This record gives sequence, structure tokens and C-alpha cells, in this order.
Amino acid sequence: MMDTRYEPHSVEKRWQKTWEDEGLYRAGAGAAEGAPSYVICVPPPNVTGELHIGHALNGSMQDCLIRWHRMRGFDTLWQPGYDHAGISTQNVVEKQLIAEGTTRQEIGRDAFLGRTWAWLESTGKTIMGQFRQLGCSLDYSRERFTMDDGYVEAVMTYFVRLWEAGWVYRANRIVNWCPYHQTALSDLEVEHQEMDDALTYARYPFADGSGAITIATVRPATILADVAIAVNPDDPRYTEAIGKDVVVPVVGRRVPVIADPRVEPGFGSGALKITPGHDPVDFEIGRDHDLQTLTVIGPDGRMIAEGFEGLTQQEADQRVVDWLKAHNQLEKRESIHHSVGTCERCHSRIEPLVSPQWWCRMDELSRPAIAALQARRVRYHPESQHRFAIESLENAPDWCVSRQLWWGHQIPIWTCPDGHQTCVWPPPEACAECGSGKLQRETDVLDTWFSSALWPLATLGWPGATPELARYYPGEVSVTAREIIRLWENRMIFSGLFLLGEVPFTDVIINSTVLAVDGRRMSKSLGTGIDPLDAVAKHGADATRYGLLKISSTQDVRFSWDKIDEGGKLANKLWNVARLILQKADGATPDLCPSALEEAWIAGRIDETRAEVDQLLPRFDFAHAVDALYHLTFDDFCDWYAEAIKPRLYADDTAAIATALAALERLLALLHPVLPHVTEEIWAQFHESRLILGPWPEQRRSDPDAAASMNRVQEAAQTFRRSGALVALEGEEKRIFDAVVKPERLGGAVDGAVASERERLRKEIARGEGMLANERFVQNAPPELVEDERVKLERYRRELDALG
RNA sequence: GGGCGGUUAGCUCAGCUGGGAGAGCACCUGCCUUACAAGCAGGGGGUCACAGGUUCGAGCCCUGUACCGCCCACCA
Repeated sequence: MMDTRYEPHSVEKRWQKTWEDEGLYRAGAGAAEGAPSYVICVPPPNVTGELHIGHALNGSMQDCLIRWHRMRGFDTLWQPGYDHAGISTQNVVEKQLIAEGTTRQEIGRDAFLGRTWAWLESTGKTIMGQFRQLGCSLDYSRERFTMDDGYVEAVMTYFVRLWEAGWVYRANRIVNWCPYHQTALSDLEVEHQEMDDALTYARYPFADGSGAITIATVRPATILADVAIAVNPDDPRYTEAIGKDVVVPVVGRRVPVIADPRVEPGFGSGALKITPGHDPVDFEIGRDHDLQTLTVIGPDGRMIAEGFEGLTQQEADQRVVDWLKAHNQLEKRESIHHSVGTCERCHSRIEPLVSPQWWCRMDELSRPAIAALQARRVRYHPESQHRFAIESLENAPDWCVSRQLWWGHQIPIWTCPDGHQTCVWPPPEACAECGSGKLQRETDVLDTWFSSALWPLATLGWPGATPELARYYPGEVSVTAREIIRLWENRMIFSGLFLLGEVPFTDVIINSTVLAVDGRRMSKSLGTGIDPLDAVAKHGADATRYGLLKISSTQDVRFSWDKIDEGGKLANKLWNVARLILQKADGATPDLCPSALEEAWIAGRIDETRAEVDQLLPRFDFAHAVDALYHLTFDDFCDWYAEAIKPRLYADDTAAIATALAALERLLALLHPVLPHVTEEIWAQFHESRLILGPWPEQRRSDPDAAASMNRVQEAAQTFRRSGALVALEGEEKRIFDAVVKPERLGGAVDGAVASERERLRKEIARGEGMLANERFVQNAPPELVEDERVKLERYRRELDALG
């Protein structure tokens, strides 16, 4: 017996298990031989991560698309898996080591990697279980990890191909260095944070004793590595200074004053100290002016300058400022608000340091990707992100692919004692040039995103020519967050084009950033985060999915408990209307042969909504699709259709029952991609088959007469409910009106109400008359619009007459 | 400094290629009607940020202003 109130939790758990146990999540489940494929790769979450609201939104969107296609007979594959997440994972394990009083350096690389694997086995990889609790129909049997053996093969092969193309090179450049992780980072992994700092104005005396020049810096400690002073060539204040030498404070080095247009005359004193070793702009200026590069800060962020060894930069700043003060070379200090680069993982202040790294040239890789985007062989949604993606590729700097980490894919470059470098995979026996067998492998690992870029093809077995690769590549859709367009989406596109000559998918949906209820960013430290599994625990997975899809949008959205609650109500409503129908359905067979007016009408409404959903989902407009389904269920199916057939159901009218079952079937099918559990549960009450496999309702012929008649009944109902006045109806229309409105219960006309209804109609009539009296409107507006106004005017006049 | 987006009911938002201002929640009124009180019916509530312009007609198109977000950027 079905309970009065729908209780989602046990139902949802049961169906999640059943679907998976019966193999219905598997790629190709339910699809006929030769069916077209439909593939989405889940953005691989970090192995160390927990499901957050962004995953839940993005998973709900993907599952909605996958289920919709599976029901329509597509050979669907929703590929699950994890990213090894170099820095994050290494971070977690390093913290454990520190807590145990040791370090990764102490235990060594092999032991460290062993620890990391062991930890992942016991604690990592939790998110796929959490996706299951949302009812996400990923093919969990195909779970992949970016460090699996087969995946390593793909990563190594990709690197070797790039090397063979001649695009990989080694260069000693200034990079973003994280002193905590002690590795280089790409620009994209640096987060800029606004902060207040002290701006120190220091006087550098001219070597010839003719006065001094003042510079401004926020990092006095780097004065020790100064190699020049630069001024803008057009700055009249400094025309005479150009070419002279100044003496660097503290260290006493003589350095030149040079002219460079990159100096802003308006900032500080208009003179810039040049420190190529510790500032990216200075590095470029130094390179262009042939200046030497001095280094005074070590990889741990502490000073290595003579006499300053081991000091923190703050301590060194203070020492330098004290020196300036003592020598009367400190002009002033003022406060400055500016932005500072920080590591996106640990938020340490980024140290620009010169270090040798491996780079990948981007021009040749980007070009086909830009062409594909311009030709719209891949489309980003919304459109504004499409333009952004193209611009990002056009402006992409060379990719710093090396990281000084241990957890990751070790770069496949081998060096022999004579310094010959070989880049091959699998590992070589001997040096290709000199035959030496003593090869040393590069110790750096690859940027995590290097392996993520291969996700759509490595998960299908590339570089092997597997049947899966042939069948499922290229895929269709990628759903992801805005901030990884450049880190991930663009890189999958150019990598797919480079390796297989085809884009990995045709549409990239950028999902909203979900903000907290109050509009702030969700964050653990602010305590504004909402755990999606909390929502599941409180309202059920169906309700949570509905709520997330309902708030989804092309712009940032606020989380809303109300919308999740709305989803819960929808599930409950569906449950109850099913109870109404099913209590009379014992043994009956669904049969959609509408004979009565309300039956023809609801069949038409269901079909219209199906058409609407079929139009909205390809546009990835989940919010409107969900809205249409809500109104179909509440307003049309429950409030009108179910009420209209109720007397016939209780009279055991077999035709009414058979048709009601058929209508319910279609309603359940339409709702399934959004509310998979409750719909499958109800479906199972009168089917042996599984709704997850469809069918999706087919198109029917519409019945415009039924729609017009029902419209008339609904207008009569509104008039009666507002005013108590009865509009004359007969036959089917009268029967439905009586069944739904129950006029005998509500009594007769109410004086005041009739008057106000008359007033409303008079206003409408006046408006219509006014418009039609405007000759320019009648002349210029589209004829059908003018005609509509005439028809409406007549109707309002008729209704006013009916009120007497 | 550049780029993108936003400003519509008390709240959160929707409003298509211009053609009667909408939904959900909240609020008020009446209903425990044998599917559902997590329900049903009805109602109140808006200078569509501001100022101009185009048009028979503007929430929507154009110009400008204000405020709020987000992303990018080498102002030391």
C-alpha cells in the first residue's frame, strides 16, 4: 500500500542499488544495435575531494542529459573517474608526515609515493559514492584514474608526441614559485588577492655625487638584487639621470639608470628599481637591456644574500629599512593597496623566481583549436564564454608543464652522463646518441592539467585503438565551471585535435557558480558552504536535483532551500496523484485512447510539454524545462485532469482508468530525467520494465478543439470562483466544470464579487477599445495582432453580458 | 586598467525576433472536499535603477549616468 506522504530516502537508496546492480548505468544500456552514441565525461574530481555544491549542480545537469538520451534509445556513456591532483594530494600526505614528525625529504621519493597510494586506497576516491547518492547514472564500472597504468601510457605518449613535434623546450625563466610547495606554478594556478602593504621610498645616490634618485618599492629586501634603475624615456624629470650610475643601498653596487617605456611615470616617484631575479616585469626589462640577474631569495622563500642568510623576507625588509634610515636614504613609507599573487592551493605569497623549467610552445597547438571554435565545431554556452575561450587561446602564453613535485607523472626525458637527452616511451635501455646505459630520468613531474587534457580519449583506451575509442570518441558535451575553461576545456580541445584530429565534444556548458543563500561565495572558512548531501538527507535526491536545476542559469546563482523544497512538493504531489489513479488500476492496462474531453486535452498538454522539454534541453535550459514540468504536473495534470476524471474513476469507468494510466505513464517519463527515483518507484507499481530505459513519449497528433473547449471551461471556472456567476455550459464542458469546480459547494453569486468582476471586464474592454481606436496602431501593427485584440474585445463583451 | 554580466513584487528570479508586467516563496481570506493541509480556491502587492532617444507601441532596441558582481591584467 502506498503511503499518504512520499518518503524519498529508502526509495532512493533502493533504486540506486537496483539500477546499478542490473547494469542499467552501463554504457549502451538499453540501446539497440547501431544506436547513435551520446557521451559525457564527468570533470574528474580530485581524488582527495568531497562532493560540493558545484559538483552536485553540474552532476544534476549531466545526469538529466544522459537520462533523457538513454530514454530516447541513445547508446549513452557517462564516464566517471578521478584526477590525481598533484599539489593537493601531495599536500595532504605531506601534512600527515609533518604531524608524525617527519618530512617527505626524510623518507624519500619512493616511500612517499607508497604512502600516497596507500592513503588513496583507504581514504581517497569518495566522490563517486556521493554521486551515486544523487542518483547520477555514471557508468561506475568504467571508473578511471589519471594515474592508472593505462592512463600513464597515454600521458607519456602525448608528451613524446609533443617532443617529437619540436614544441617542448627547456628554459630558465622567471616563474611563479610557491615557497610552501617548492614548485613552479602556471599563471593560471595563481590567485590574486588584494592587500595593504607598505610602499618604501628609498634614495639611491648618484655615483658621481650629484644628488640622488628616489625609487618606490613594496619589497625592500629585493634591493639587494637590484641591477639598474629604470625611468620612462619621456619623463622630463629624469632626462639627465639616464646613463648615470647610482649606488645600490646596503650592497654598494654601482648600477646604471636606464630608460624603458614600461615604467609608469605616474606611479611612486616615477623611477623603478630593476630586480630581474625577483620580479616578472623586471625580468623582461633586464633581458631587453642585457642586465644580469641576481638572486637573493631561495626556493623556500628565505634570504640567501650574503649576510642575510636564513632571514625571512619580513626580517630582511626591516634590516634594509633600518639601514636606509641610518644612512638618511629613507624618504618616506606610505601604505598601498594592491593585489598580490598567491598559490591557489595553500595561499602562500607567490615568489617570482628564476628557475629552469620545461615549456610547451602553444602557437601550433592553439591554431587548430581556434579554427574549430571559430567554425563552431565546438560551442561554449553561454556565448560570452565562447568569445572568451577563443581569446584565451589566442593569447595563451607558452605552457609551463614541469612541476617540482613527487606526486604526478614523471617527465619521460632521460639524460646520459655526456648530457644527451632522449625523450621516449617506454623507457629506453640506452642513450640514443652515445649508447650509454647510464640514464637518469628527469625528476620533475608534469602539470596535473597535462594529464587532465587527455581525459576524453585516455579514458577510452587511447593510445590503443580500442573499440570504445572508435565508438565513443568524439563525445558530445562537457559541463564545467567557468574558472577551468583555460586550464581544462581548451586544453582538451587542442589535445584532441592534435592527437586524433577531432574535437572531443561539440558543446561546453559553463555552469553557474552557486553562491550562498545571502549571495556570498560559499567557502569553508566563512562557514557559508552548503553540503549537497545535507540537502539530500533533508529533502531527498530528487528534490535536490530539482532545486539545483531550477536555480541553474547562465550567470551566478544563489542557493535556495525553497527551490529544493519545491522539488520535494513536486515529488509528493506526483506520488499522491499516482495513488489516486493506481487505487483503481488493479490489473488494468494503460491505453491512451482519449474519448472524453479532459483526456484529449491532457494528452495534448503532455505532448506540448514534451515538445517544450525536447526544445529546451538541447539548449541546456534546465531551469525552464523543470518549470514547464512543474506546471504540467500541478496545474494541468492534478488540478484539472485528475479532478475531472475523479467521478469516473470512482464509478470504475474502465476506459477512464486505462487512459489515466497511459497519461500517468507519459507524465512519469517526462519527469524521469529530473526526478528519477520517485518516477521509477511509481512506474514499478504497474510495470515490469524499468523507466530508466524509457520510452520517452512519442509525438501525438494534437486536438485543437479540445484545447479550445477546456480553455472555455477554465475561463468559466475563473468567473465563477471570482464572482459566483455561472457561465452557461453544456455537455462535456458542463460535466468537467461540475466535477472540478463543484459549484454546489460554493453557493451562488456574491454581490460585491460580481461588481468587481464587472469592473475588471470593463477595464479590459476600455483598453481594447482604446487600442483599436488608435488608427496608427491598426495601420502599423501586424494584422494578426489587431485581429487578436478584436477577438478578445468581443469575448470580454460577451462575458460582461453573461454577468447581467 | 581591460572584458563580461546584473539592477523587474517583501525575498529569489523568469520575461523569446519590441505588442496586455509573470512564477515560486512569503503575506491576507475561505476550505480538514474520501490522491495530497508538504493540499485546494481566491486575493493584495511593481515609477521594470536613473535620464534622454527611436517607435503607433519599450522591461526588451540605441546613447549616457549611477550602483553591484565576476573574470582577466606586470602599476613597482
